Amino acid sequence: MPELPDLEGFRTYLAATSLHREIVAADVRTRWMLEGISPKRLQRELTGRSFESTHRHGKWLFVGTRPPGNLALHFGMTGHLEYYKPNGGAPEHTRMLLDFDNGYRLAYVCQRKLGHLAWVEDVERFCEEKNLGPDAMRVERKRFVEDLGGRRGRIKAALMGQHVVAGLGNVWVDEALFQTGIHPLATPKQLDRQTLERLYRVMRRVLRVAIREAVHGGRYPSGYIRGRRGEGEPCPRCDQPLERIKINQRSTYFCPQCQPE
DNA sequence: AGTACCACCTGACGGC
DNA sequence: TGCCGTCAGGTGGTAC
Repeated sequence: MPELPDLEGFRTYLAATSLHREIVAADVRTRWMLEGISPKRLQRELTGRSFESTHRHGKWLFVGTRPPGNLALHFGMTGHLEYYKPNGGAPEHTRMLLDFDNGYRLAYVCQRKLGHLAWVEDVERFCEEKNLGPDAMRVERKRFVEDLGGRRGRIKAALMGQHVVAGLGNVWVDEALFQTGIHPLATPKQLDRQTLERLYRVMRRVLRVAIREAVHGGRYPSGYIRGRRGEGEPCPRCDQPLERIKINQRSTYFCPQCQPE
């Protein structure tokens, strides 16, 4: 379930493996995961170029090229990258395959075709058109508190949408709310400024921890509910059974004791 | 400006 | 064995 931390993992992975090498062949094997470009044209754009830089905004990864351009990758729910020395076929569910001039390959794998690929000239404009808010790790506290405070719906729905901040998904919204002690059905209006500021700090701390895990491997702190997504699992803080409800059709786990309404 | 519901897609799992 | 419903969950469209 790629959310912001996983994307940060993909970004560093690509940066560590695939920069400054000419792309000698591009094989785009899907048509309708592409946004505004045909497979043929994307292949033509990529072939002969090299990746030079990486940038992440929310759950989008942008790879800057020479000559200038950007490959934009979204990973849906099941996407990832695989860099490898070919000795036969490509990984199962490979949707795009790039051959570099050193004999290595980069595969964009996406089992459920919920990801997207695009060719982007202007990254900032692309994010604006998608209505993406500031990245959750770069948003300023003031803006976060004000934008979130102005929402009328449930706080979980507001954080799940990518408009207030971009990058949070189902799992890390639940974690941030749990660690802050906020009930997922609460409305931002019910929360005072201090609580929203606390949520801001906790969200960033949680994401930092998750990024460390996604990039370097490691474990989540034992106090996290991340690994306990199951109804009735004990709360890591108070041992009460966790509850599951649906918010915007999404399974939401929380502790009724630690996150009172 | 919200929410509900549906769709995209694939695979795992439980019930019968 | 196999058929069926449900779930996983990011995103976008439509109807209310």
